[in-house]
Amino acid sequence: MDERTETGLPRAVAIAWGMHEVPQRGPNRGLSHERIVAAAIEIADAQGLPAVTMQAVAKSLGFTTMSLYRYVSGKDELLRLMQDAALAVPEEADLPDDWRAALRVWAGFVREAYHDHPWVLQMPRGQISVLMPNSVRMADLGLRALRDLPLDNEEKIGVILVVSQHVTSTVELQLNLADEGEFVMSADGLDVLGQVVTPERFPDMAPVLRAGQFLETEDTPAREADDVQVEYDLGLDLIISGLEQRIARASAPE
Amino acid sequence: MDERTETGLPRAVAIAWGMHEVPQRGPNRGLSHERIVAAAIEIADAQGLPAVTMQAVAKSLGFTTMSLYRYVSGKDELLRLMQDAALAVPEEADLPDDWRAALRVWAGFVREAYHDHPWVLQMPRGQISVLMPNSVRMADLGLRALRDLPLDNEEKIGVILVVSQHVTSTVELQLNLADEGEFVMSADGLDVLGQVVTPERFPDMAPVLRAGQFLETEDTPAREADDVQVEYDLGLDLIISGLEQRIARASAPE
DNA sequence: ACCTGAACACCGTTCAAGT
DNA sequence: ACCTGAACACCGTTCAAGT
Repeated sequence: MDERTETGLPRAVAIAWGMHEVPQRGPNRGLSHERIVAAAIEIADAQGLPAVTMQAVAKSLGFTTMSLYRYVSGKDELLRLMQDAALAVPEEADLPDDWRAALRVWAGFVREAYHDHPWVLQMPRGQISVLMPNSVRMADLGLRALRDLPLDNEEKIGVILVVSQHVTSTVELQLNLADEGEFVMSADGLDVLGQVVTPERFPDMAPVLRAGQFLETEDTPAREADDVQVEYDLGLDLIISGLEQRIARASAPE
Repeated sequence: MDERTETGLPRAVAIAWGMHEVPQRGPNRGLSHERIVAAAIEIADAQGLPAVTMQAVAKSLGFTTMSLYRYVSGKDELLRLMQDAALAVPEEADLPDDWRAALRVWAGFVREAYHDHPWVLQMPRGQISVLMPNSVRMADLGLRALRDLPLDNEEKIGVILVVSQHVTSTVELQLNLADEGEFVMSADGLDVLGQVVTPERFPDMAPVLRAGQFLETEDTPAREADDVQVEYDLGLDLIISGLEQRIARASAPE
């Protein structure tokens, strides 16, 4: 489905790595992949993903819409490039020696990246390529955190995958809550909701909703955004302690 | 940003619960929220998310595009309804008594749902409302699996969140691999990639890539789709064993 | 009350033409 | 080689009009 270069690499991958030959002879009026992607990210940061149109990007650069097509095969490719560029990670990052601490620091990098560019969460993630530069960088750093653990590579990849997805889901939840927290539900609303979310149909969830854990009503205060921190820590704790167990078992079998 | 009913509930929530008064007097030519959403889902299943346009949905139902707007405030709302409807879960599902087994069964439900409707993964998830019917149902079932554990509700919510996100990330990975597996990378391609993904810059990731763990080349066989099963199990194992630890610690403190 | 037809603004993309 | 202008197909949405 995707455009590919002669090497078999997806075009976006080649571009992101700077491997796409830009002839560099002739008029070159100053447009480039980097500038286009940067402009697009700036728009997304400021006005959200829907504001990123080919026309808006071109205009912000002072060029016509069509000039972009010399650098980018289409909007999909631009989005792909934005997605990876947004997930920048400090290339020369130091990680603590203890793998638990290192994994937490790494998780923090991931969190920060999504936090800086929340619109990435709104993009189709079905297309994230494991071959894009920042994905590779992130993965490399994650593997480094786990370097001394007695796990094979596949397991390590699995771990950093689990961790990174946990982080993104937490950021996502945070944004959701901030979003839904924008409206205050009236007593009416809570009532109406209570009529469908009954303890009979939802014995376990009804009490939670009724407790207003997730809802801002006229009576209960808003759930603090920092509350998500609890879930963030919980997930990380579970994974790390699960990992400790696994290692203990492996090094002292039976 | 969202449209709300007088009760303060988002419109999509009210509709999904069937709480939106459909006057039901007069000509009623047979259109309904349910039919519209079902038609849209059918299109997404068959032709992918981009094929879901207001015109395509209307046409497949034999109505004009504009007729949809009597039921749905716009495309966003339709997408929201599709998203929730796609995550259907057996309402009368039985869960094993053992919480570990129950959690695994529950994870399987989530997995199945995404597997049946992979396009949900391509939708902005920043908008998933915790108030939508199937979200509530899923959460209820998840909480039921954990019912007997000595955790408070917030922790339990955290756990099912972590688990469900792990599952979706696994399905996502599976789809990514299937996608990237569509192209065979030439020896050239691997070479070119090797020039940027060097052991110097990516000491931990370069060997993994070189091992071709994620890539189908002319030499190495494709990574089996079922291979993702390893990551699926790993994550679930980690979480469950982390949970066991936490419980053991809680019931026998110090 | 429910649906239609015409119309509008906007967006992604093409193609041939300019310098 | 790099960019532009005109044009096209398509999409979401509005509004007034039909039954």
